Amino acid sequence: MSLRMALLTLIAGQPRSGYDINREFDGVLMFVWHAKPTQVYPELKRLAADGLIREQDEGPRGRRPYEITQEGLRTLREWLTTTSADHSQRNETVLRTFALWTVEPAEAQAFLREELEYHRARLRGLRVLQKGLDLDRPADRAALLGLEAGVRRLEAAASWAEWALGVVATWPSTTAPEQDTG
Amino acid sequence: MSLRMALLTLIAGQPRSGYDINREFDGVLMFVWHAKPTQVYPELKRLAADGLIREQDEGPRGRRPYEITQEGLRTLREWLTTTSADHSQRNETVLRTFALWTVEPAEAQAFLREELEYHRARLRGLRVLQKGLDLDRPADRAALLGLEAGVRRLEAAASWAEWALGVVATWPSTTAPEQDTG
DNA sequence: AGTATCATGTAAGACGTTACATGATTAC
DNA sequence: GTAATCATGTAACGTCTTACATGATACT
Repeated sequence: MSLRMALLTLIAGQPRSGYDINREFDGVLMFVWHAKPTQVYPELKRLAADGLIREQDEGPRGRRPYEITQEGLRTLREWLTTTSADHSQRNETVLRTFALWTVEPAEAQAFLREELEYHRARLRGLRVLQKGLDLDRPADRAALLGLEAGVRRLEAAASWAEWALGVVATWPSTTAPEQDTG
Repeated sequence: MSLRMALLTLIAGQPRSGYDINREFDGVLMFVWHAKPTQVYPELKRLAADGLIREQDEGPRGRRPYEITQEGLRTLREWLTTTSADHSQRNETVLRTFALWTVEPAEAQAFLREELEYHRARLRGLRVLQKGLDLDRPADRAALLGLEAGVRRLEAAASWAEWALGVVATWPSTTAPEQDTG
């Protein structure tokens, strides 16, 4: 259900094609929502068939931009005001962290260093995007909040990885043989 | 694929039944990984059939605890050391934030207040769990890092929600009629 | 005796990914 | 002219959720 809402949110902000949306899912929105092109295109057709978005005139290179309809906007508002957010998440970095005691401290540190670099790089990207917003546009004012959530999360993740590197440095080697379990 | 790894991670830490795992997914691990009982039970059967975990003696009330095998531990280590974490995420709170300009500021604030309360409540829960860890156990040492990641993320989310409430207070009402799009 | 919790499952359908396919335009 | 990028899709398969089903034990 929320893929529909993600598409409506993007198209409500400004008219976009499937291709535009796929680029957003690979970039800015990677920490918010994501979907593959093969899921996006059929869903856009369905949204158009349901009257929540409307195809604009075909652009260059077979480009098909969509704009939101009144009913689409109404649906988006209803979702926001009458339902609660689902807070369950899947975060592979933290999942791997829970299993980190099974590998050598050196390997655990390699993993944490990789995460640290990743989060730092993303952080720089988000800050650039945030500066490019036009705060006279209502959709960009909301995007400022969304990107700020990303910035703060990435800062937290980076400082966590730094802290964790220090902690893992104090772990003993896992060379002690386990009891026979296999 | 990662559900398998989540189950292996939990069972590697200590023997657990499907019921135990479901409780973790509803509690501590909600911000890490989650799955419904209907997905967990069949996956445990498959892991056992593949020799990565092994059923222990049946406990009270038809309880079936599993323990990890040598091959399961080897598989877990290989996953950690030879593959990279997938960083794509789905976060409904931030998704909704990007659409927040479509509703009245008062409604946006109600949403942010709800998020703030939610994150604060969860934070208290995680801190209690963190204090209950036994740092002589390797699995608990890794769990300390995992829970700390959660604590820092929740702190970041709560302080973001507070900041966002202040920003939204400066937004003008959305009563201005939009151009005819439907 | 009745309710809550413990404990495990099956079947159908919705959602998401991987593999494959096609053609137009732009840059070198 | 050839490679990269733009742009949209279909089919098969795997993952996840919803609805439904069952029975044992503990608490009041």
